[in-house]
Amino acid sequence: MNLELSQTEENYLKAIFSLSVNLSKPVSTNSIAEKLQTKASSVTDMVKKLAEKKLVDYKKYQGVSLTANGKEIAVKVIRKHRLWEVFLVKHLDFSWDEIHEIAEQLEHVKSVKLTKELDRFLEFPTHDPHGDPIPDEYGNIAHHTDVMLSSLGINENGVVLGVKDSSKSFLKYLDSSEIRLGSSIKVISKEVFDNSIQIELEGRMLSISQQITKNLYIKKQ
Amino acid sequence: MNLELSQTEENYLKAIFSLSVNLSKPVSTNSIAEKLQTKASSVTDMVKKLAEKKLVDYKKYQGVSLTANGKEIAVKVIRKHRLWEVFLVKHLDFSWDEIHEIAEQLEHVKSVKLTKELDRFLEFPTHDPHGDPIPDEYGNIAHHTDVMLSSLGINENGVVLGVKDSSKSFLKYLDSSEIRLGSSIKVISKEVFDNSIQIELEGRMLSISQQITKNLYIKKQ
DNA sequence: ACATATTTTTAGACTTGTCTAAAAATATGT
DNA sequence: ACATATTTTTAGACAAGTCTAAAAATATGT
Repeated sequence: MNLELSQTEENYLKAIFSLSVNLSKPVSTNSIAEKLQTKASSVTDMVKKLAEKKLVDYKKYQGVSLTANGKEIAVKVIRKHRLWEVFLVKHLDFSWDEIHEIAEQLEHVKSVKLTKELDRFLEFPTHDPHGDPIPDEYGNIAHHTDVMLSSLGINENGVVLGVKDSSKSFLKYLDSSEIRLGSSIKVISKEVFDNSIQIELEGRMLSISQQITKNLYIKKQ
Repeated sequence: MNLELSQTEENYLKAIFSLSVNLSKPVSTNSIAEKLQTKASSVTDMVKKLAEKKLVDYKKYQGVSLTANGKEIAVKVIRKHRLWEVFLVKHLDFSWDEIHEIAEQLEHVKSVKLTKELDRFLEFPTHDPHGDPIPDEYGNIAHHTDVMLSSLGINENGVVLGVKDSSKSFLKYLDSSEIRLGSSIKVISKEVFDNSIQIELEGRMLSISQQITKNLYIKKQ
């Protein structure tokens, strides 16, 4: 059995990890298939293979969960992904909506020293350009203590700390509205019928939909 | 037919390119197999596939050569390889004997903007840490105008500009002898029976074998 | 509880890149 | 030139990862 994992295997572990967050139950075959844009039958095959390698626990029809070992690998890949995203934005002039696809490739480069040195070079960043926490070298992840913008009351203030949805279209919308990490927001009023809100952003007034307010992590002030 | 090339396909193109340098004839199946540590039968299969994609010219039993298109791709991969090597040494504290394996992975990351921005970030380097020229964005490669150390006469001076052999063992030998790019060398004497030479290197006397003198690119002074 | 819908797994096939063993073509020596 | 050696190709097989279609298990509604 090959100890080195393929990029595909790493991607499965990452997908299972991210589906497991906020979920105490095992992850379903179908949800993995959807996440990875593949078929459930392919997932079954791969999951059997990962189970043989003791990276996941798997019982037929009962879903999948990561072992300690599998989780460790998933977190390391996520760490690399987020470090590379910081590099791309901080040093190579990429914007936050361009970096995901490239980091998906870079995250599979194998070299312990590379990750360590990249971390040092970037001055040990704690969050990626979308506000997601970067696991430390031992695999510890600071979890979001922030709230969603939608939970702010009228006249409350907050600072944007992250995005929940990091799809290209959402990020581009934020760019065009000049909403970025660190932006200060004050809630002016709320519309009851569609849950949209009026905010004051760096002196400007702005109306934003619930779709937006539910995907912005805010630190209350 | 898939337009995106696999890493394997890119590696074949790179191998054919480097075997073609200093060789006007088509490259043999066997030489490719040896270079890529694979079997001749595997090479035949792949070469047929690359020929279908018009990246190589291939006639049974007559060897392989790159088309203009194939050469362009090979050179782009080499450009990426060498840029990443510069990054690893200049910013991530790697030594020149540690970078090849990592650059072999990084060279396959696909993003035109990434290469362009990396080049700018590194301030448009012209040579990698082994002294090999970095192809420019149009694919032009400055070729070595330097000579081998073995061709220097007694009392002639030179500066080390590159290594021909970039194997780990050779690079480690050079490190331990404190021979690096930019080192000044004066030839003091030559041994006729084994072609070894005595040199003066930064004030120290050193005896080095033909194996070494034939693999160091020197600029005469 | 039981018929129906949904989810998951199995079986068999396909692609990519690899291999071994044997056949075909080319090169070499005297 | 011709027998022999070397190189290259073919044929058939295998592993990884994917797919479709059908079967098996689980979940759901009344």
